[in-house]
Amino acid sequence: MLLAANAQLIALEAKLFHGLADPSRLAILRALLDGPLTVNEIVARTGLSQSNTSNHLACLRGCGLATTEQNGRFVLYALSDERIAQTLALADEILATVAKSMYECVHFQPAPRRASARAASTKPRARAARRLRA
Amino acid sequence: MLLAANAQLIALEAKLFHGLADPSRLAILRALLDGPLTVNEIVARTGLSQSNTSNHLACLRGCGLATTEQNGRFVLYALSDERIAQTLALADEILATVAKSMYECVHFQPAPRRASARAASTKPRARAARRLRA
DNA sequence: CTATAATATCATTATCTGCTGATATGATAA
DNA sequence: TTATCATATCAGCAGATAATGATATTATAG
Repeated sequence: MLLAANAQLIALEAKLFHGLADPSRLAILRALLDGPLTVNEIVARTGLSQSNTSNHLACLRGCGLATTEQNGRFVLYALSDERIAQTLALADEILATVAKSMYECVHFQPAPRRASARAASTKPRARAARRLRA
Repeated sequence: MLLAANAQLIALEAKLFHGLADPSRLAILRALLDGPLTVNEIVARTGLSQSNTSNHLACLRGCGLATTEQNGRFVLYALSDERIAQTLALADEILATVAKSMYECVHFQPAPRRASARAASTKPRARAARRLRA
C-alpha cells in the first residue's frame, strides 16, 4: 500500500506542513518575507509575546525553516529557503478557490487559546544551582 | 502589526496547512494524485481503517481539498485543485534541503497514536429513534 | 421487501500542543 | 563588576485531535 512505501517521506511532509499550520508561525514567516529580522522586531510586527515568539522561532529553526545569525546582542532570523515563500504564495492561490469552504470547515478550530494559562512554576529550576557555582 | 492586518488570511492558511499536516491525510492525497478513487480503494492503498479514512475524507472534503461524486453505491473522491499536487511537490523540494533537520526536529512528534482507544459507546444514538419512525 | 455491500457518523480517550508567567542565559555598556 | 538589554528555556494547563469500535445510513441486488 502507498502508506508503507512512502511512510518516511510522508512523515516528513507532515512535519513540514505542521510547521506551517499555526497562525503564529505563519505570521512570523510572513514577517520574514521582507528580509531578516531580530526577535524583537518579530515580536513588534506579530504582536506575539516575547516568550511565545522565541518558542516558535526555536521550532522553525529546529525544523530547518529558518536560519539564524548572531549579531552582537541580537539574533537575526531569516527564511532558510525561498521555496517557503513560494509555498505560501501557492497556498494563497488555493485559498482563492477554496476560501469559503475552508472558512466554514469545522475541523481544526483555531483553538481559542484563552489568555489564562494560570500556571505558576512551583518547582525550582535545576539550573538555579548551576548559577551558584559560577 | 502584521498579525492584525492579515489575521483572516493567516487563519485560513493555517487551516489549509493543517489539512496537509497529517500523515494519514497526506497518504490519501497522494493516492488521489493518480486520479479519483472510491473510499474502499483509498482504504486499500493507504492501509487506514475504513472509519478513519472516512473521517479524514470528510475533513478533506469539508475544507474544500477534495471533491466527491456519487457513483452508484460508490463515492468517488478526487483532488479539488491541481495546485494541491504542486504544493506537495514543492514540499518535497524543500525537504530535499531540510530533510535532516526536519527529521531530527523534536517539535510535533507524530503522536504514537496507540491503538487502544478502549472506547465503548454507552449512550444510545439519537438517530436510532429516527429509524423507528420510518 | 430483505440481505448485504459501501460509506458515514459518533462517543471515548490517550496524547499532543500553544500560551503564559517566571526565570535563566548571554552580551554589552557604564 | 554591575546594570540592563536581548533572547532562550521551562513547567503546567486548557483545549484540540486522531484512532478505534460500534453502529447508522444509503444504495443496489435478489
